[in-house]
Amino acid sequence: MSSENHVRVRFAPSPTGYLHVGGARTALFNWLYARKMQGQFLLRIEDTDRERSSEEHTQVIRDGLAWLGLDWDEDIVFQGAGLERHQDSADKLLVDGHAYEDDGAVRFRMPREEIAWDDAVGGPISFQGSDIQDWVILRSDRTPTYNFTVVADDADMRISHVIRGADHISNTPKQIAVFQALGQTPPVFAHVPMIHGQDGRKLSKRHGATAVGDYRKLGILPEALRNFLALLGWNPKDERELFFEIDDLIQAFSLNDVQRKAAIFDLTKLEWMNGQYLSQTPVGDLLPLVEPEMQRLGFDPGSVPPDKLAKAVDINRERARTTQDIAERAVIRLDPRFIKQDDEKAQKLIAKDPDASSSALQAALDRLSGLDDSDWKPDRLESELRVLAETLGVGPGKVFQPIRIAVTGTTVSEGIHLLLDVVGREESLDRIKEAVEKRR
RNA sequence: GCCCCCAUCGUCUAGCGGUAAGGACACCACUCUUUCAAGGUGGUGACAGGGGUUCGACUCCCCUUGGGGGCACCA
Repeated sequence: MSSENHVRVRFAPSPTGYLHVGGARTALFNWLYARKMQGQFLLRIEDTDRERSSEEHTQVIRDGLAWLGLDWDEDIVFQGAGLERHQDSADKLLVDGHAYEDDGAVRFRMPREEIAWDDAVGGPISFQGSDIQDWVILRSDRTPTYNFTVVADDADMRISHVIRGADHISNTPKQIAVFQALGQTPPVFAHVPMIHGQDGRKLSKRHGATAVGDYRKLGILPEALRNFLALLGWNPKDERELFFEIDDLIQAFSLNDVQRKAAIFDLTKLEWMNGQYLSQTPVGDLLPLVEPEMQRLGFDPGSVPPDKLAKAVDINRERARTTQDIAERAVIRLDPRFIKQDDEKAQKLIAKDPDASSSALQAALDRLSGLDDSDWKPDRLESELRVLAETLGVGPGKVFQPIRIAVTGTTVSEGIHLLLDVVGREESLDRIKEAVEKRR
């Protein structure tokens, strides 16, 4: 790879053992930019506190990024590994007069003049050096502090772009001053705004789901979360919102178009977007995601024939917003134990006219019992049921809705003929029979 | 307290001196349909306030207000 025009960006999550969506979005922006510029996306773990630096602390981060489809180049760099190098640079600053000893620690001497930079997101930003106190770069135990190590490492790794959260804006003048003292040109800085919760405050654990893993558990597809996160604080300047092809997103991305204002995380829109992705995803790809959800609900996907399982998943794909939704609906169709018992709308509907609904059910039962397995096909079922409604002299809904409730326990489903087809002849008849008896 | 950043529908946003202020989510209505959802159509809904600059400000400047972030021998 050529070394000119070579963009290197880095991502430096704290080893908190949890990947916040804000951090994930920052990583995504880094990644999109690096991929677009055909540079490198480098992962660095900031672990000056070496007690906490370990493989397991980075595992959640690796998993989360990999799940989102963000791959990094080169091995992960651990900040703690550079201890001696950091100490050497600090000593050099001491010799050069850019730093001085204070109570056994080494303090950096801030220049008094203005320190300014042109932020790739925020535009021109400036601080007065005189407003910033001299700060410790080496503690009295000779361990370096964060603001110093990042600079030393950025310089060492020849980082060209630092894309990070806006909470680092006020660290930037300190870091620029160190770059200058070290005789290095500072990288391009890009500060992306924070993500806030519904109450407009920093998105934190009390807002519920904040970790990438939480959304995974909620049944969100990684592609959907990635798409959503990309659009939170950035937009492609045209009216596209759905980027099913990651390359389109990479091509469209630009730091200039990143918002300067914090954005509020809107779960509803994420779910909508997830629904869009769900209906684009072939059943085959969905099954591995839905099956674990079914297991969590207490259903063994292996207990039914694969084609039946696939059908139950597929039929709900376009209606659902999360893979959890799909699992919940599919399981109702595959196992009578999951028929909804407490659906309010369903209860009300029956209560409105119990006699009519049980006689409709009885009539349906009589008529459908007459069909054998080979007749149990969507088309045939539909015509049978329509004819039935006609003979009874009632609107089709009067017949279909009680059946739907008998079979699923809810008032919501695919077309009734499709539903009966998925559930199958024997099971459907059983469920209707059961309902008839229960209401007697 | 000091420093920095920000400010268009409820939310995500377009706008870069002259627009009926556009789109998306959500919401409402209608439509489709046997129901629900999805889909389609339409609708409600915003430039924080005050001063300038200008023939003309959402757009530029200043102030106020509001929000956020930062001021460690944390990262």
